[in-house]
Amino acid sequence: MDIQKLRCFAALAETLHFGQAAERMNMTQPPFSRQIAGLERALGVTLVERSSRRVALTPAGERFQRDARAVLARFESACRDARLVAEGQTGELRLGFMMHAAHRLVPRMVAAYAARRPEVRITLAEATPEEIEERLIRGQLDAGVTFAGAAVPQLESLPIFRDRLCLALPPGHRLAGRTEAAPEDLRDEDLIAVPDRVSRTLRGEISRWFAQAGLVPRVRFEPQLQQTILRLVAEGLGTALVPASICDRQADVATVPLAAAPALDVVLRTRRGAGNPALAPLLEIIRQGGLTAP
Amino acid sequence: MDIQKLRCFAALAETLHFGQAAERMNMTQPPFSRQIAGLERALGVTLVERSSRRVALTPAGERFQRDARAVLARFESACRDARLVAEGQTGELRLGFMMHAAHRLVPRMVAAYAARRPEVRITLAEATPEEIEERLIRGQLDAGVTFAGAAVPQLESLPIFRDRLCLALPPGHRLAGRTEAAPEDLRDEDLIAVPDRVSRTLRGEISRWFAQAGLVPRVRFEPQLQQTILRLVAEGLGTALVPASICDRQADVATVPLAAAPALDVVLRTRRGAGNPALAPLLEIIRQGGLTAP
DNA sequence: CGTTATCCATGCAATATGGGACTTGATTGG
DNA sequence: CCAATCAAGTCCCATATTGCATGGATAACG
Repeated sequence: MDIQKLRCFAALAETLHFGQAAERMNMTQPPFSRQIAGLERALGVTLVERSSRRVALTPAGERFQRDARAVLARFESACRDARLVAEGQTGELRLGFMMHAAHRLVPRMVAAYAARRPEVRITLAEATPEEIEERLIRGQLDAGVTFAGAAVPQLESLPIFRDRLCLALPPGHRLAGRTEAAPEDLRDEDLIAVPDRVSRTLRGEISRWFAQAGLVPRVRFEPQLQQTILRLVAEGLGTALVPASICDRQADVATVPLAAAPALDVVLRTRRGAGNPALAPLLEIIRQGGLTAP
Repeated sequence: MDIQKLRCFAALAETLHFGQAAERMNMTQPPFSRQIAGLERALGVTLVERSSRRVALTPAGERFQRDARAVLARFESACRDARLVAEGQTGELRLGFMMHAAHRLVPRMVAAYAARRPEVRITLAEATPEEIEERLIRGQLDAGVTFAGAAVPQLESLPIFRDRLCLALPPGHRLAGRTEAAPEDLRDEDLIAVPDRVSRTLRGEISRWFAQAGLVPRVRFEPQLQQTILRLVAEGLGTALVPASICDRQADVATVPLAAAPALDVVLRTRRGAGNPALAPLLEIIRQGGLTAP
């Protein structure tokens, strides 16, 4: 059963004339007649009453005309949409990101992307770097904004910008106003930091920074979100090492640069090779830069 | 482009395995692979990522899977419905009828029909016999309940029952209570009758009945509906010759049989040959009789 | 009333498409 | 390193589709 038969029938139902309908289908009349006959044979139903002088649809033909139109319309639409998805003009882009990337980076990325691909529906999923990695590998995400992390053969990374850790303090803290802070300065401080399972990279950098002075950070609270950490710091519950990108415009938190500040590369991770075509414009936006400024 | 290709793709999208999908489609794997390849070539889109060890849908394939399912479902449904319409199990039956047949006959016919073909939608159209004839010929009606009328080559008729004209009188009329009335009895009466254009057959029978006594009926009022005629009679505005079938249970109208009462055959007229299959049960109901009793 | 024009169906030969059997090539797991 | 698995490639045949030419029926016209 060929789609062509449906098209032929639709043309015939409109013109009620085999010759004209055949011409519309860019074929000669004999094969056209056989297409109609073949359709009727396949259905086991007479759709058209023909005499040499009159062509009319049977009741079944009337019904089938309406339905065939609908089928054809859906089919054409399905083909068109498949092509659009393949071109990345439409479809879905599933983007995962670390919570604190939602601060400025993700909104800017999404805005720039939506301007280029208004027809692509963007699914945003907040997740920990570990979850992002898992979901990327399982193909549940198309891309993830996360820390660079360990190399995984199935994934590749595109650098977005280099974040640096800084020290966040309550406004009246004794270290506030210092031009730089070293590990020893924080020897007796209660720290607030994300737990290791939420971001191994971030927590690892914090530990390493203290380790260079032979110290072990004394972590008192372990919330999951950087935003929460800043709120706790503002309330005087402790100090924290946080990505500098999240500290701007926090009126009730003082920040101090770190000596030998650890760098954290924020990257877009994607599955190697497996390409959602809708991803391309996002990669291009990142390569063009402009997402670094706070 | 063959529907079969869509079915193959749907099967592949479910199993993600060429061999198993081919088996489900009752074919061997090589031609199945070609069907998929042909579909992709026709669309110009890669729908499936294949390696010898992994089969996965591309984003376009995911999208096309959903759409192809919908297309297939609609297509199957269209085929099924066309067959059902052809069998008369579903579809539409367009029935025209003379106004006064709505009194008892049409409701009974429709009830009996609906019991046999609950899935057929019945369109009822009140119309004059003349309109019924026109619409039947133009194929706008499938059947019409009307008077026998003149033979028309395109139409055929199935008798439903034989109606007889009777005299309708106001209750206190001088002729009320007579066992029979003759044309001479109505020599000086004002008559109420449908105009010729509404029913040539009925008006003709009335004229002929008077003519057999050399009289010409003096028609005073010409409403279009028999019901209206009875109302006018009841109010004492005249007398009328009306089909007996319409006079039962009219408390405020007296009826008197006519001498040599003209017979009016009420028939179901249909287009010759051109068969809405949904019509068959209606013909059968009429052939079985049981629609004659008042 | 015969002729002509129109229109759908059919016969025929060339071509295209679809399906099966077998084989190849690549990848994975033992 | 070998065996197993799986998709693609090759070859062949059956069927379907197409264009061209023709036939048969019907309505319009002279």
